[in-house]
Amino acid sequence: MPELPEVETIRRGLEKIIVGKKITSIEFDWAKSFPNAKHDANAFLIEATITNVRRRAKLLLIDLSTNYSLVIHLKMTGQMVFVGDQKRQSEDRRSKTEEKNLQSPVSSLQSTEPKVRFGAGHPNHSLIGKLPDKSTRVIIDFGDSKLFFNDQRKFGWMKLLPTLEVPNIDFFKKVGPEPLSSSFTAKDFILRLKKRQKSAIKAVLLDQTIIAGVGNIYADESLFAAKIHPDTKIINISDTKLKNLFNELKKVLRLSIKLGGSTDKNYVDAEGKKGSYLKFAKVFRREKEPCPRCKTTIIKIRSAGRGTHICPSCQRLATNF
DNA sequence: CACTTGACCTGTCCGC
DNA sequence: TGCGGACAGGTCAAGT
Repeated sequence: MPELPEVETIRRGLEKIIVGKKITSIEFDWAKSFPNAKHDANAFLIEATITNVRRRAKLLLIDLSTNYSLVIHLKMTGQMVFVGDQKRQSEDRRSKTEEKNLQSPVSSLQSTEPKVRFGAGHPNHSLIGKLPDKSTRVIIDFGDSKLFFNDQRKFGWMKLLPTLEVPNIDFFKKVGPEPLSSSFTAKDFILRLKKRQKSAIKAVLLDQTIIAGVGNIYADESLFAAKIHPDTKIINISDTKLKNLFNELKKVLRLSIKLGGSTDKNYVDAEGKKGSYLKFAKVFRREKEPCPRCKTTIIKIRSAGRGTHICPSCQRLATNF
């Protein structure tokens, strides 16, 4: 479920915590989670220092001093969780004289208690217990701290690629523009949507080759805000409504980033904390509740093959505008 | 070519 | 209480 705001939240967290750290070892338990680890890990991962953390669409990119990058897709249940002492790390970075950690290497099976934790009941209390747990697929060890790639459903993956080749992977060659980029205008948005005139609007919003980063949650929320039924064909939506949808989509994405993303079940940020956007969601997972605009009961339907939440009064299926 | 469905997985929830 | 089946939803591949 990590969509653009969730991946961006993780990116911001990791940027603060792991840039400047040196990888001492890597472990992984599930080959499909890290398909090319064996091949390249020793040469380009071990002893590499993290130089940058980027995001494109729903993918996370961790750049390394070896001119390789870790490309990570969290798919539905992936998590990137840092465990260790953050403060000491940033001090180390500032001093630049990288102190060699001479402590004995921590056993991979030894559980590590997250340092950043909130008590149960706190709105942002951690979902994470001791790590590793049975969803842990990859452990990136920095000697004095660790980064865990957890993925309950094993759909996610991590690949090691030369940084210069990252833009050439199939996904990046096809993926559409970033919706929050300042150079992406309402005009661009409308033109891209109109490439799929006969398709339902929700299917188009979810199509990563049209726009990057939108998934089920923000498709439902933005369509509700713009009062468009998800099954409406693009050809039947006026430019004014599409422009409005563009603005509402950006609003929803920005608000969610501000709130640390949406946690339904699995999503947590780089410190293991939940996001709180869903508390403010108007329709997503709110079937049987009253519409905040007109009090009509929100219903759950199926659109573009996904569970879809709408207000049947505010979002009527238009056959023409 | 456009669109839908199935596969990839595991955990949870519902009904019997 | 146990068990089967539906469901969750990002992306690619296969099918209609």
